[in-house]
Formats: sequence, structure tokens, C-alpha cells
Amino acid sequence: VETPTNSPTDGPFRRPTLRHVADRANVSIKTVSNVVNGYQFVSSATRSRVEQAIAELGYRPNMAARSLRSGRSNVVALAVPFLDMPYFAEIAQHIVQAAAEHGWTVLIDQTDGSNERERLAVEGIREHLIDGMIVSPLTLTAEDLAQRVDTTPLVLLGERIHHGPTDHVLIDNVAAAREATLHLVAIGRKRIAAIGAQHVDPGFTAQLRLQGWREALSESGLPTDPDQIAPADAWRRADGATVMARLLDAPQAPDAVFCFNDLLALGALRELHRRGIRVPDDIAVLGFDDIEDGRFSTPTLTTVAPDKAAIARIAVDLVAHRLGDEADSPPQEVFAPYRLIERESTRGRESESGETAQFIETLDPS
Amino acid sequence: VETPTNSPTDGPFRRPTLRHVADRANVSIKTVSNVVNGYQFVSSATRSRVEQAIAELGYRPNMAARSLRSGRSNVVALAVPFLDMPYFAEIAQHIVQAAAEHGWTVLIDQTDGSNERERLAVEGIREHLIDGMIVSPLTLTAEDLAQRVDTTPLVLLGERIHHGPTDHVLIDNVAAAREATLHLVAIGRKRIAAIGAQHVDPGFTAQLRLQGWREALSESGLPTDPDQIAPADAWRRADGATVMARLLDAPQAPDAVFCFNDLLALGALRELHRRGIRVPDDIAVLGFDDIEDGRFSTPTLTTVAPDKAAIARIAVDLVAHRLGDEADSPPQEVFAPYRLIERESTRGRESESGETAQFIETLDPS
DNA sequence: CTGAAAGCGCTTACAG
DNA sequence: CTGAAAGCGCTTACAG
Repeated sequence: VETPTNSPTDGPFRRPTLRHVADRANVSIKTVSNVVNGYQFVSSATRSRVEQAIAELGYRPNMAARSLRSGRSNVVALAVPFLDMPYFAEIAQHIVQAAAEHGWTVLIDQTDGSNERERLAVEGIREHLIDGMIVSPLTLTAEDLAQRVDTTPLVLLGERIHHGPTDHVLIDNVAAAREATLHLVAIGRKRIAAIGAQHVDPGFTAQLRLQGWREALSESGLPTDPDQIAPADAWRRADGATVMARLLDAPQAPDAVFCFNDLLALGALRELHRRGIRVPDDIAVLGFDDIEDGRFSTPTLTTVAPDKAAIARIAVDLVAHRLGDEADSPPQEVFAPYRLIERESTRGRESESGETAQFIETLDPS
Repeated sequence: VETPTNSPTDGPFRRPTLRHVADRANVSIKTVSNVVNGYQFVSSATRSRVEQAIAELGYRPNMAARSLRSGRSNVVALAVPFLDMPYFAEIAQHIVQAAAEHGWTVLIDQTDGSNERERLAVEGIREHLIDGMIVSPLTLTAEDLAQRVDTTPLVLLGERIHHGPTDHVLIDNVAAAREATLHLVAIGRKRIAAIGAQHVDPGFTAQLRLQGWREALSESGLPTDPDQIAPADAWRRADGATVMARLLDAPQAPDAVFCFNDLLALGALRELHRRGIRVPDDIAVLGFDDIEDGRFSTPTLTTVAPDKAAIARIAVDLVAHRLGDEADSPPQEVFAPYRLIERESTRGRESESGETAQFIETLDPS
């Protein structure tokens, strides 16, 4: 029996290794490794001896060594623009959960929506050994992606880069925005503004949602007045309030606004309330994302609800898929479901319908 | 010059190693390592030759190997109860930022507030090699901590475990809750309810905030009626709404509520609005955390604002401190600043004062 | 069913 | 200023 250099008795505490366990159980380190990794063909006598030694020493495998040798880390990276924006926080939560089901831990990076940091992210987050990465880009282009040399499986979230080299999970933004706008038409609105337009390449979220808005207005025979397209570079509450104020100060105020996310809508609600303008009576407000705030705002917010749990699960499963046998299959584009949730901001507060009930929970016994 | 087994030209693409770079630059791998690690005493001729080889091969160090050898991973772990609760999401964002300044990436775990998962977290998140960990516990006790064998530097967030074995960053919850309650007294409220009490051991957040509430009422000569202590096991919007409803249905409704976090307060606001009860005219509402929602709610929410950026920075610096020379210094307990931010929910909406201005931003030109 | 050897890609002493 | 050797703790072939 060889005495390991790294004896638990000499000097400061050091974690026990396979060597220590092997010595104590009088087996080779390979046998200990077999037990640790659940290898089937170990005699039960040996197995229990090893397990006892593991328990006595408090042995836990060294992940760095395992990663170096096996090339796997059981870590997946997630890069989002801003962790403090509820939509991304909720997505992150679902991804952490879905990853845990695969035995993976999640390394988080924040890109601040900067193209440079997004390009760095797809090249491997700070160069750690990770098994896969999920990136929610704001500005990443197909060209950026084409220059990628890192071969770690990459799944893109929430943006559509057509025929890109990577897997992609998304919702049909044009269709969703179209349905949202048609809902505003259906409740009798004639001047429907769009808040959140951005000067970006076509194909990005803002452009897709704007296109859906256009399509809905055209097919309803309503004009798509350029004055009703309100740009907002950032999509936070403060931006929504500012842009709403600008629309209200213009000669022709809208009777409805379709905001490209819920934060913009919540900011708009705030500005409308400040001016004493009634929602939805004077102006109807509709958002996108179904963040929790909108279920409790005053008034509650009608919104397009992407199935975030599904988005997370699909993304994690796509990473697993690439890591498995199907590594070389062509890039997939998977659509996650979404639905329109009608709440007070577009229909008054006389009642909540069945579809909404599950979200309102204890608020709805009235 | 030895040819590495792992040649970039044979078989599928493999990442270049120090060996490849060394061969190409005609130096030893130690010299390449010296250049990569910014070792000073390398001749500029050698350095530039090595740097060119690195650029040509696209070499990037293998973190698993580096971690195995050096015992450092440049990863810190963060465990929070729920990533989708805005307070924790905002804290996580600040920690990711502060960690990045130290060159660290953040591994995120979610405990769901379960004691078992919190105990697992302090024993090392899924056994990855991490340099330090920051844990925001909901139920962890001093006993749990005493049983910890992992020697990775641990910093606790937001809970006070007196004389515990670990570093700790917190705010003075009793004083903050006391000031908040005194503010409600100052605006003339007589029946001030507390929402968010929990049946937990003393020392935990809920108990501390309740104690601050008690102290404020006692010193103001107001009764601390047990009926005005409203328990809420979870601190989400739905709980706030439910608990508010219960208080309103009781014989003696309060004229002010101090909610132990902002989500409870936002839920309470929602229920009050649903019943047509005016805030703050009929009932004043005060929260805790200063999450972004409360700056844009209707009415905007008066709240205790912990300095989250400071909390994150202190926590990360404490980890760095333990990793440095001061590894064996006694555990530290560092208090982060907080302040009370008055908004509409406790004072009507005639104006916003100076202190609040920086938070209101573009909403305030009125 | 179990073992001895090799090696994943680095960094840490130690020589020169 | 640069190099050759050893070894961090595992897993992967390969033997028996």
C-alpha cells in the first residue's frame, strides 16, 4: 500500500483523493473510480468497503481533475443582457432549474447588451471549461456568429438569425405582435401606437414586433402613421414613461399603445396615471413578456406571454442533444409557444376570464 | 523539438495547448506559461515570438488544467433563494459585476429557500472547484454552519447569525424597520399593521423587522396589537394581496401597513386598489428593498432601500480578502448602508422631494 | 471483476 | 532570462 504524498494528516487540511480512499479500502484507485461513477460490475463486498471509506474520509471528487481528463465540466454558461430585467431573471431561473435536471450548474454572464461582450460570450465565457452555452443576444449578428471558432454547443435565445450556424429557440414575434395589435383593434381602437422601435438590422426583436403591428393595422384597414411609431433605445420603465409622455404631447394622441415589452408598458401606465388619463377607458395599454409585475400592476397588464419554462427547457435540451450522439445534425430552430393574456389594461376591470385565472390566483375570488 | 501527441492537424479540431505554442515559437512550455501569465522577466524578443504564436494558433489556456494545478478556478458561487424575485435578481446583477472586477465569473445556484438546499450550497455548489461562495440564506442556522467541513471562503448575505464562523454582510434590519415605522407614525398613523411575520427562529429577517416595528410603536406610545401582526410565509405579491385582504376584513382595519418587502407591499397595493381604498389617504403603505417596480407603481412605493451595490461589493471583497493574506483573520460582520425613500404611498402625490429625485429620473420634470 | 500505466494541460519548485 | 522534471487528481484504454 503506497502512502500518498498528500496525506490528510500532514500540514493543513487537504481534501482526500481517490488515492486516500483506495488505500483505506485496500483497492486500486480505478476501483474507487468505478464505485464513484456507478460502474455496474463491482462486487458488492468491494463496493461497500469503498463506500465506507468514502464516507469515513468525506471524499468528494475533484471536479477540476475530472474535467481535465474527461473534457466535461457539467457546467453550462448563460449570458443575458441584464439580470435585473425581470424577463431575463425569470428566464435565468427556469434555465437554472432545467439545467439542474441534467446535473448541470449554470455560470452566468451579463453582456449589458454590448455587441463586444456578446461576441466574447459566444467565444466562451471567460474561457472556462463549459459543456454548453445559452446566449440571449441583443445585437449579435450572423456575421459575428460566422467568425466564432469555439466549438462548444451554443444555443441562441429570443432572436432570429435566419439560417445561422447554431441552434435557436424563439417565438414567432411577428405573429405574436400581430395578434396583440389585432386585439387592440377588436376592442375598437383606431389610433394604435407602437412603443419600442429601434434602429437595428431587420430580423431583430424590435423589427419583428413592429412588422406584426404593421400587418395587423394593414389588414384592419387602419393607417400605419409613422408618428405612431415611438422609438425607445432601452426597454425599461423609465423609457416607457418618457416615450408615453412624448406621444401624449404630440398633436394626435393614440387611443391604444402596443409596448414591445412589459417594462415599457409599466412605465407608460405610470405616466398615464400621473396625468390622470384613464386606462383602458382613454388609452388601452398592451405589453409583451408577461413578467410578474404586470399581473399585479394597476391596472393589470394585458400582454403576450411567451412560455418561458418551455423556452428554458428547449434550450437546455438542445445543448444536451448536441452533447449526445446527434452532435453533427444541422442547426435547429425551435419555436416555443406563446399566448395573449387579457387583463384590465385593455378591457376594464369588470371581470377576469378563464384563461387569465391561473395567473391571478388569490386575487380573483371577488 | 518534440511533436505533441495532440497535433492540431490530425483528426478533429482540438484546441491548441502550451505545447503547440512552445513548438511554434521554439521555446519551452514554461516560457509560454510565463508570457501567458504576465511574468515580468521575459526578453521582449521571446515575448513577441510567443505572442505571435499564440495569436496564430488562437491559443487559450485550459482552465480545468490551470485549476487542477493551481487550486484556483476564478469562479465564485452565488446561492440565492429565488432568482425571479427582483431583490435577488438585482443583488445577483451587482455581484456578477463586482466579481467581474476581480476577474471572477459567477456560478449561480437557487435554493428555493429550502434548508436542505441551503446546507448543500454552503458545502460547495455541486462540488465544483470554486474560489469562494456567497450565500443568501433564508433558513440556515448557526448549527448548520457549524457542521460545515468545506473550507472554501463563505460570505453570508442578509441574515444575521451572531458570532457565526463566517463573514457576513448585512444591514441593520431592526433600526431600518424602526425608522420605517416611525415614518408612518410621523405622518399621523395610529393603527400600523406589519405584514410578513414568519414563524422562524429569532435573528432572522422577519423577526428583526418585526422587532423594529415593535420598538417604534412602543416609543411612540402606540399599542402593538397582535391582530396587526400579519403572517406571510412567502413574500411575493400574491401573499401581500391575500394578507392585505385579511387585514381589511378584520373588525379593525389598519390606517397604515409596513410590509417586510416590496413585493408584499405591491400585492397589498393591488388589493387596496381592487377594493377602491385610497393610498395613502385611507391607508399608507411602506415596503422594504427598493426594487425597481416600486419606483413606478401606482402609487409609487415608500421603502427602505438597502445599498445593494454596496452589499455586493462588500461581499465580493470579503471573499477576496479571505483568499489573500488575511485568510485566518476572525470572521467579519460588515454593515451596508440603507436609507428610507419617501414616495407617494405614504404622502400623497403632490411632489417628490430631493432625495427621491435621482430615482424618478425622467418622470419628474412635472 | 480489478489493477498498473499513461496522460489530460497546466504550474510549481528547482536548476542553470 | 529560460528549461526539464514532477505532479495536481482524475479517467481512459488496456491487461489480466
